Amino acid sequence: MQVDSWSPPPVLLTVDLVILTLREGRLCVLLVERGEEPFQGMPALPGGFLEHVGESILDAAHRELGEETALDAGRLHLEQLAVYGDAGRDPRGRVVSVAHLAIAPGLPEPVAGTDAMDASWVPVGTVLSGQVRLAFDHSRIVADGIERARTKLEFSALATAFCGELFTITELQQVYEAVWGTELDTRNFYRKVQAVKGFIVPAGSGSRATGGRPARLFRAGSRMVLSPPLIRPVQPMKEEGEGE
Amino acid sequence: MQVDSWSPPPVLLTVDLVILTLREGRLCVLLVERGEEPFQGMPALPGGFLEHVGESILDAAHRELGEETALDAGRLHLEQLAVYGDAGRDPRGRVVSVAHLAIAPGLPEPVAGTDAMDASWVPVGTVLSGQVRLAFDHSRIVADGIERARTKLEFSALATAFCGELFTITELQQVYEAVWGTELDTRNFYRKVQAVKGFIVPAGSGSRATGGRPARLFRAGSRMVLSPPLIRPVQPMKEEGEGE
DNA sequence: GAAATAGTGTCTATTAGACAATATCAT
DNA sequence: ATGATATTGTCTAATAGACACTATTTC
Repeated sequence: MQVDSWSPPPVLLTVDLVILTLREGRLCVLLVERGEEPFQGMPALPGGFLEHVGESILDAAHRELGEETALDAGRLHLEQLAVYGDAGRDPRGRVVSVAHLAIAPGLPEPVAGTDAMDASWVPVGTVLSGQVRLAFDHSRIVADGIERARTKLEFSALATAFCGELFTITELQQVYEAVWGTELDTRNFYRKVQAVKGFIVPAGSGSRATGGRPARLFRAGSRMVLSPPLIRPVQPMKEEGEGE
Repeated sequence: MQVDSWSPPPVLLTVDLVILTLREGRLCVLLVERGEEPFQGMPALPGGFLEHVGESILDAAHRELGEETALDAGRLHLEQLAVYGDAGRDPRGRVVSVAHLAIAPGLPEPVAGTDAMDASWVPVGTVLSGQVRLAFDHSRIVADGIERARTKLEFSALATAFCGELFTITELQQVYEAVWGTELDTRNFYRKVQAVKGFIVPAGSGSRATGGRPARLFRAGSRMVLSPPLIRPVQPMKEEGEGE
């Protein structure tokens, strides 16, 4: 199977971003309108090709993230999601996309003044339900990214990435409720998050008024792995009789 | 930032496999000895370049898996692990590797008669401890793969992939113990695995004698997600005092 | 019978969830 | 005071872990 003169087919590598944030209590994903073929005019994930030989994939992801969010990309959560490389996913040829998941605290406007003028925050429900169709296989990538976020909320401190540097426990709860699409008991949530040592730590002095008793402020702790985890409430499922 | 004449730098795509199995109660990974430069003579993960334009990444992984294990690749567990694409990881140029995690039931001999003559099963401890150095960044990939397997054992039915089609609960327990590197209470394990509906289902008639009371046989059920999960025992950690 | 492995039962400390009660603010 | 939100406390059912016990085989 080894041929001396054979050389492997090169591919083009892109980096795509599933950037999630909370806006008005809803989980939203950042989409851009494609300015060129293929799929011109359709919504798509922000992303692009590697800029030069030698640019690392992570660097490229950071670069794109900075371009789209106009935030200090260093402070945002960014992780690799998966690779999408089926032949035929891109009509231009063999294009392999390394998808990333990014989490941002609620950003004021649908992206300020950067490259992506046509960017907008879209509630994830409209993508998951198929109500909005995305270019390429980006609908699937979004679904995978959301599922990843939902799972990581259980076992990691990812939720704090949706919040600003300082946040209240109620705000943190809203993150969980929005991402999971469930309601949680405020009082039990309170105890649970504080029972995980190093998840959130009191931010000394501050407090935040909201019309009732002012809430204490916290910041993210150093622990990334939650133990015990915050298990996502499950709609109880029927037993699965499986024949003998 | 858009230049019309600009075109993205192509990269070479490889598929690498972390193939795990159990041999004599120990978790082992399949390594091959590199026959050519770079890193000639060093152990490395099995893998290779895409064979032709149009071959999907998953297909390539299946192909490599079949070549190395000489088993019906369709029955083996195979999933994408991560992408490793740092510049400089491969002296031949810009080579991006899509690493996969594969799980195989205990294979008789260090690989029968296929491409990989120099393949051998190596206990993971020798890799994790740095005792054996691998080519490229493969040591890190192995570590990532093992960590993935350890985590997935908790929340998915992955453990059954280490077993043959029929297995006893004790065999399943040995999978958990080997992968996690812990000891588990046989009796509690018994109840727990059977409490997860659809994880394992009785295989009707059979039983297996081992010198004591014959064990009943089970096969993998259809449920892939374990709820409740089998939480890996943790060495209790100290509280993490963090500022104010 | 003894030795070995498989499988069941039971007890207890811990935990998760429901929800009552109290605290602290704005008006 | 009233309304609103934050925070603490308590009760209870379910669970996880420890471990005694019974069952079924080989020798």
